[in-house]
Amino acid sequence: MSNLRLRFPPSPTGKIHVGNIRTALFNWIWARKNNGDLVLRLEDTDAARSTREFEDFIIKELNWLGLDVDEGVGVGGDYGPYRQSERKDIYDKYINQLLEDEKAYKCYCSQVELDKMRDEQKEAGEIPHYDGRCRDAEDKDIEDYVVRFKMPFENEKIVVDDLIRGEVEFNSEEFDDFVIKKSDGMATYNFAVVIDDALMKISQVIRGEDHLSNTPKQIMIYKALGFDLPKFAHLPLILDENKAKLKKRSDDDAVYVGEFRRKGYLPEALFNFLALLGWSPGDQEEIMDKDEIVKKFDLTRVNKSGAVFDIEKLNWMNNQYIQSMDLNRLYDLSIPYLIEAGYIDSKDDIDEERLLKILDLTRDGLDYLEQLSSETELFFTEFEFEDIEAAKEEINDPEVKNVLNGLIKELNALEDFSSDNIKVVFNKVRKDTGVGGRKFYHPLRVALTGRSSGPDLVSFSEIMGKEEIINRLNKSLELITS
RNA sequence: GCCCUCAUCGUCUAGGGGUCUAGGAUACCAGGUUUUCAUCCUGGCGACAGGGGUUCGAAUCCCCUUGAGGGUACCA
Repeated sequence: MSNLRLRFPPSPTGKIHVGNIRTALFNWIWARKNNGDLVLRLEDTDAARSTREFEDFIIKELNWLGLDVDEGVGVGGDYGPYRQSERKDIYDKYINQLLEDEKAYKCYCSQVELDKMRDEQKEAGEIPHYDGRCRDAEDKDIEDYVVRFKMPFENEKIVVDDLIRGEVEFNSEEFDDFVIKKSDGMATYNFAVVIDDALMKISQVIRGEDHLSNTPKQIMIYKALGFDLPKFAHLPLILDENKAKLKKRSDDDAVYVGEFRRKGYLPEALFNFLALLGWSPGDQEEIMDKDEIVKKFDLTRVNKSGAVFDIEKLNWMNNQYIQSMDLNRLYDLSIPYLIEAGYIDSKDDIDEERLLKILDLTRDGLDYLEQLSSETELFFTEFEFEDIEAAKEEINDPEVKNVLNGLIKELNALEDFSSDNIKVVFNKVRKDTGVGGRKFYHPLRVALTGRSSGPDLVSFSEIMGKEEIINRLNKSLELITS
């Protein structure tokens, strides 16, 4: 029985993006692989920006990707509460302890005073930092104060022992007396995260590299309180196309998990893709399901350098999943997109057999399900020529005319309008007219669909039915006789 | 500014001193699949940031430079 305990602690101050959820994903994989527990904790100490709505988003996306948690918000557990906003008393207890031990102190400096201090330091060519002026201040009877953590006078080496990066050294003198309790009474992130991880018995802290530089501060708190240190693992960041860290509250919708869900990316494809961002199994396999990934995953094989999120490759991967997925599942998933496109009114208003054929025929051209709108348009809208002049030019040719007339005659004679039979007819007419290859198919495509590109014409014809196909052939012929 | 991290094809990556004239994937290009586009198949283009060491030998180890990213908040 393993006692590995991991956590995913998002802050509900924005929609969750692929960078955040990749951290959740690695934690989840590692937890599952080692039979450990994954805790979901909400870091909502930023009262001004945290909302319940964002909280719901996070849980929704986690569920969608299949990242179930063992403990925490929405699940419960023995180490709650799991929202930092509900743990204020706990933080206060430890802050008071530090205050009593004189490892922390109240600071009455105003924002104005702090700004002034930093400006002066900059002008004097110094590094801006809090100078500790309130360290020995008398306790004042005013509520407007913050609590600062006392960094040691003597420089001390602080070593972060990182599972991915090895030992990373810092000097304590590089840090000033940082705030652990804000003037609104709430603990700051760097303090709360330590208390929670320690009290929740988290054994490994797997998080983004953006937290690496703050880890020494947290280690100082662990030590001041006598807590055992967890193991750390700092993951490489996922970068945007400009190679910058993905931001919460980004202007670019494209990075949000909800946006991928909405556009019709499959959760298993996004899971697969994200797992490969910063990790590689070392073999040549790329398409892997969750079980395989869990089986092959190892924290020691995680990369150190940041990875650009490449939508092109995700598209390819999602397409692979769409091509190989169960057709009935594709059917179910496609309904909302077809309704959205206005092709069907409701779930009940469908020729099931026909739709299955359409989906099977068009699925290989789909990067994501939202493209169903354009990929299946042909089957749901009135026949019309995309470019009537170009169509005329294409069809106005004696040989093409022969082909179309021949097809009308032969197709009319078909009793069973199946793709096999249609194929036979196509071949026969090609032979009879002596028109083959693209000279045969391209004008025919225009004649049947009004467009110059689209799905396989044999299957297309079967789906559209005899009457419609004959109609279209006639219409196309009229185009050049009128 | 200071601190930390990182550095292989455009992108994701394999590679951990000789098997590397650097492998795979994606993207792109070309040809093929007696059907344009697409799918699929085959082939092609394309990288060890630079400079010093160490070594018989370095993409691999060390140092410097450069570049990129992160942190340095009463955000998380």
